[in-house]
Amino acid sequence: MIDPKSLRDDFPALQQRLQSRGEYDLGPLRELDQAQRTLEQQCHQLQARSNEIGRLVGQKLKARLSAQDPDVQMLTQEGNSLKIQLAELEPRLRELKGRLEQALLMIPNPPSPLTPLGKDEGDNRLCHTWGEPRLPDFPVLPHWEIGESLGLMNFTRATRMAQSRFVALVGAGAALERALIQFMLDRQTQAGYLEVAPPLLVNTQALTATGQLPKFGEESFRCAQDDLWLIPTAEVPLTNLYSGEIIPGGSLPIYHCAYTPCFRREAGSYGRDTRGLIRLHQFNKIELVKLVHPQTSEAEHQTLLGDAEAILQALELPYRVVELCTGDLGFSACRCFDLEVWLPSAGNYREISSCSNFGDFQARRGNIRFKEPGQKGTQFVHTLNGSGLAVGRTMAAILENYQQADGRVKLPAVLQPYLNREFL
RNA sequence: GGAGAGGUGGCUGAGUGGUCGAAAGCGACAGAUUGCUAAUCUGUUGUACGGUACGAAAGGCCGUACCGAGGGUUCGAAUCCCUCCCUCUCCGCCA
Repeated sequence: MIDPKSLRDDFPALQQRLQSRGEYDLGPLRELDQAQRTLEQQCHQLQARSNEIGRLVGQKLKARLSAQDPDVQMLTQEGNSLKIQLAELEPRLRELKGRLEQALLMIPNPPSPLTPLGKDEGDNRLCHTWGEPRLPDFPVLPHWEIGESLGLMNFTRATRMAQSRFVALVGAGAALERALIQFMLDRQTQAGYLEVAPPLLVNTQALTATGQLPKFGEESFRCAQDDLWLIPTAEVPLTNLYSGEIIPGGSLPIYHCAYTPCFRREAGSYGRDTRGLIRLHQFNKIELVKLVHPQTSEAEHQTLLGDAEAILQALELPYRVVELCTGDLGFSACRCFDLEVWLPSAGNYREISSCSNFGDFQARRGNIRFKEPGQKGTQFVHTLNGSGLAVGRTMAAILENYQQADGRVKLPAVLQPYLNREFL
């Protein structure tokens, strides 16, 4: 959520930063904020007098005046008239407040000044590449063909019991997934992230805090009967671990990692990536989340990116880093780097991790604050997160990059100890 | 699912209609003091929003809201009434 004060103090700058994402007219919002505050002041004044009357009546009754005393009568009458006025104003105030709140929740995060300006994907900035894209001299198979021919995965049966965009991993396929999870968690906990096994179902408030709601409800699976949602990413439970809390300043920064399945409805992506592990309704991911002091969030973002990159490097998978431009930025992010892994069958790079800085955007929505020791007041933390990494896409990248002329797949050296074998 | 208990400030816990934002204790912070790894004494100690003829500023002052959430009764609600949520205990079921 944006700072409502910036609507008043910093309006032109705010408007301009938001417009770098696309079209946003904040004018109506500013008027709403103005109207709300005027009305609120009116109510406060009436309430103040009403409180005073309450106090006076109390004093008089204590001084053994009877309730029928003219003084008391006059006060209670005034109190009654105030009550009538408030009964009219308060519902209007509540309504305005609700509308303002809803409108604020729909405003995306203004991009960081560091984010390159641009309209869409085409304007993203290539930061650097790592490793040499492989193009073997034998016919390259897509990972789902490799996977099915080696008996690692089965799409037909998974689809029969569930829906399209589901997979059942089998035998060494399931073991490889598990090994990757273990490997990634080992690395990230060594890098200083405290592992959490969070709830996979969360409430509406949690999804609102991280920004998936109210705008993107159709992207998540909802259990209507209990008003709970399947998490689309562990970002949601990890960030919400501290919602509503005031963290002692000395406890920052906080680093968490988690392995969780993620669930996405993929509404609106019909026909895209219909085969393979790239776009499933259920997939596994290791997520990294940081809660940090605002002054350090830029530096923390870079090290977070490095922690995600380290996994690809350890697996010796070629990749590149792309910084998203203002027009391509996710709703909640103010700055974002994507890691894209080389996929030989596509002859292209494919997103495997997204490392975002959210500034105080999520912290405001989730009310996550910290208090500097010795200082008055509280501040919102900055939140960051990144995939470290998406497991299914990593598996796809391994199968394709490590396929051999004889149809087998050689395992990356760091994974061999986890699976006790060299080839799949 | 059945029966019961309960949700108060960082924590424990008092408070059943009238200056209660809330006693007390603990903790924390600041100062004082004692020759001893700590004790004692004193003081301070929630959050948010708004206003401001104060202040260079930090801040001060004024107001409003918050005792699980939302309604209601009343001149006045932590306290009474209604609805909802959550937690705990016992029983049942169950990985």
